[in-house]
Amino acid sequence: MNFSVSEENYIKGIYHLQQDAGSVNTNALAGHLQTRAASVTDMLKKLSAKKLLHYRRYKGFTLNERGTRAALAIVRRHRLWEYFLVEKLGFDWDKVHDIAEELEHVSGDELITRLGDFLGNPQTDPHGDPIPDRDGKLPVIPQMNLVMIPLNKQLTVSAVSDQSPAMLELMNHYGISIGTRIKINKHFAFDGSMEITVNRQHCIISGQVAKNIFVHYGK
Amino acid sequence: MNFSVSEENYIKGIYHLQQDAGSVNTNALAGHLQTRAASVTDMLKKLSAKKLLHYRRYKGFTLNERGTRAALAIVRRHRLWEYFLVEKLGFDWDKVHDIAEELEHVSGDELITRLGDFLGNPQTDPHGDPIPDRDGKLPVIPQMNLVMIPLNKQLTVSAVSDQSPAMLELMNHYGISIGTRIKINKHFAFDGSMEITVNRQHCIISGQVAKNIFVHYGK
DNA sequence: ATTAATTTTTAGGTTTGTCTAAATTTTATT
DNA sequence: AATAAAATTTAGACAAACCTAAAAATTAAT
Repeated sequence: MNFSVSEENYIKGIYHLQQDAGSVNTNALAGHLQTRAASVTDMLKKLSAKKLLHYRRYKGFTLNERGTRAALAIVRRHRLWEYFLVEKLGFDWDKVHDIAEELEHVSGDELITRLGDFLGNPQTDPHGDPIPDRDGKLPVIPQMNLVMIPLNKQLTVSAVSDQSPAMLELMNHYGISIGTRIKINKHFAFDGSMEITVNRQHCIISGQVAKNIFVHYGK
Repeated sequence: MNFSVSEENYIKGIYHLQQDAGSVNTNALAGHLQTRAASVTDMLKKLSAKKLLHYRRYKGFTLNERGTRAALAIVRRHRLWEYFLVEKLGFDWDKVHDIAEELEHVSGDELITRLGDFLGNPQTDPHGDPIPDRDGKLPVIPQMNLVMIPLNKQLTVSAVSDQSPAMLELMNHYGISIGTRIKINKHFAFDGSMEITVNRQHCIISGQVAKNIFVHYGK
């Protein structure tokens, strides 16, 4: 099945909101897509007619199996392009989202297969988010939140959950990105802040920042 | 200035038709873009209002300076993506046009600057067509038609002017693409066909094929 | 120089995706 | 349970880009 750019944006939006909240409602999706509730209702009818989601008037809606498959294909395209933009074109990881947003709608299975092969079929994008494989299967990347990790272990940053410009600016300042090796030296119970080692340098991060950083052991 | 996908397709279409014919008329553009004359008229009004072309009702039209600059930027994007698809993703050179047609509309100057740098700012795309530089300047690639070349010189194929699938299939069959080294062994006056050497193999090409192949001396 | 043929434009309509404003349904509050 | 608030949907419009069919202008042919 082939979708318009708008349809793809709605499908992807529903997918992401579902991740956080299970089911999605009209207003939330309108907010997420920067459009109006009425427009969402219109599109829901269309996607429902195409049998991509489970929709009952005034109740919420969720992607069905077909819808989820479509969403994962779009997410795959988006994340592969993000990886390309950072690893091959040298973009900063916090600048690639909008461009990938456009590139992801370029269709053609062969393009994405070849792009994946060219990039070495990476498992995660530059933000640490998992990239679905050709069959829409998400790799399971074992990861733990920074706040629950014992001291003095060598860790690798595997994801940053808040991807707002403000957060990404902070990460850049600390020199932390996906793949960066860090070690926790000390917890401060008072405010949840902690001292960590990054690139042999000591620094303090707030509890709020720590909550958004995910890591795994070893390389 | 920022253009819609449709506007860009019209601008590019006019540019290409101008190359062959000097000025462009409504029907020719409609044919080229696979649309109807009435649609062309509509869009011409829009592009004219945006001061991209010189247009007088019932007379033809041509891109003005602004329009040409816009066209060259689009052509640059298209040809850089084609180069990427062939050189990096390993597509056959006769399969990349449609995909590049989509990719060329992804905006963002920085993307194209970085893509150009990543590719080594090539001068020609996989079909041998020149790639405009950042300022819209077209590199001059000295080249001669195969039919006017003396015998027994080492030549390099620099362009193929007919890019129909039929022609490209033929080129693939002969093992000829941009950069292929060839030598002319014999002209046959009767039908303009000629015997050439490609990859140490002798073969015969028709006069019609020869007319569409361009070469330069040396590497 | 008329008439015929071709080309181009206008007029009016369709589709996709959006919007505002009003109506409806659901949820929350008293 | 009745009413207020919030969420959702419907109704009706609009812009972009396309279409068909008819009218107008240009070019070609007799």
